[in-house]
Amino acid sequence: MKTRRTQPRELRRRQLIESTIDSIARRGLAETRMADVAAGAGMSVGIVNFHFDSKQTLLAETLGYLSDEYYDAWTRARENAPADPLAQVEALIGMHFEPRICNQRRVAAWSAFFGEAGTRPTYQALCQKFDDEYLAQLVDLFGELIGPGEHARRAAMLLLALWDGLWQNLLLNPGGFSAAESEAVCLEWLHGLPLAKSGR
Amino acid sequence: MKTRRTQPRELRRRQLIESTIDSIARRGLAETRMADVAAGAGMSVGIVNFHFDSKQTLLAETLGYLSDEYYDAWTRARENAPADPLAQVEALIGMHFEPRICNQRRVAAWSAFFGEAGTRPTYQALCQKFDDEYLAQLVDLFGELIGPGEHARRAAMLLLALWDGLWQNLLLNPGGFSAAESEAVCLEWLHGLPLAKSGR
DNA sequence: TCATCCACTGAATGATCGTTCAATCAAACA
DNA sequence: TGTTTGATTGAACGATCATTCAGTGGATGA
Repeated sequence: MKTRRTQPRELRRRQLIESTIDSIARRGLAETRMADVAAGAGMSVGIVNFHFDSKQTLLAETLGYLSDEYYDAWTRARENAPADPLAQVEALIGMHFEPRICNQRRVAAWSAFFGEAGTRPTYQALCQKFDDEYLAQLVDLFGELIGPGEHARRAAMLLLALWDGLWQNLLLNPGGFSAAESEAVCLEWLHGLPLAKSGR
Repeated sequence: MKTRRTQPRELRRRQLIESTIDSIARRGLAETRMADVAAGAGMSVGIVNFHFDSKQTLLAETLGYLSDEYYDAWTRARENAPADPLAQVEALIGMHFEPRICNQRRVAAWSAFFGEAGTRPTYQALCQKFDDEYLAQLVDLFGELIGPGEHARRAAMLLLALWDGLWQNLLLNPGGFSAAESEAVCLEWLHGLPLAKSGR
């Protein structure tokens, strides 16, 4: 059996990735050291290079981990909501501000990677991995809500940008608006849209 | 007279700051080297430490330079627009997507600093320097447009977040939505607001 | 023309950090 | 219990970079 080798390996990798997120949130991406990551996981300096090819690989896999986690949360939010398009969008808005996804550690890490993504093809690809799909899903939902066409496309674009901007704001102004207020901003916008006949 | 010393000094400092923005836009903040900045300005390696105390000082002053430039653009946009609140907001929206402010170099630099601002008090302070004022001005404008209170506050918050998010999107999806489309998204939102009696 | 003053140069320095690897340890199996 | 296998350690290494500073050059004023 390979339990001994493979199982601990995956466990360690996850621990190290979580420790990387911690370090990015506490010290920033630029100040994150291999030694910090190892110490954060309670291990010695050489461990990261044993489980990951290099620091770059570790960081890329950390971003991929966050990206997959976000994708899961998105998918599950839709699955657990009524099939009605308004309820679907409301569920997605709610998901963006629930503590499991929208917490200081996660948002700080996302923001740090975004800041470097403009000049790093690897990060850019990972950030965009599901973007087309998110956009397409929202365009469909808004098509049902306010009718298909350019308006639906713009509504989808607005909501995606709004999530990014509100997350950024939560991070930079910790004493400012709360997650609850940010969610209220999204919902107020949604409920102010000129719904087509068949809404709710 | 001190012309010889002080005048070239300020000129060099500005050249080095512009070269820093170039380097951040091309290589990223993490990959920006003192040697890159000097070479970009056509000078030798030691020059940056001659005009700035350290790399950290150079980067902080670069962010301050961007912040002041943005403040000027904001102020001038309002000055050059009719006093009417709707026209004022439209002018601010237009300013956010005109090439002088919304170009790849500037937006890439902003985004890079934002990514590090969460963990660097110096950057955070510079990013937030005028934030309270921007918010207050928008709350006033929306107070006139849709009536004062929580709704005006949320509209102001939404627009600020939207600008951030749309800029981020322009940077990460260069082949996606254009600046013109981003502006259209803002304007469409603005014109869909339930205006108070005295609008326009 | 000479002296002075600085902006500027770039080789040298030293600190920081990612990476390597020989040695150690511990779990699983015979 | 002894053996094997692979995870883990951490000291040492080497590369990269910010920073320094003794020296250069050229402009200014006498």
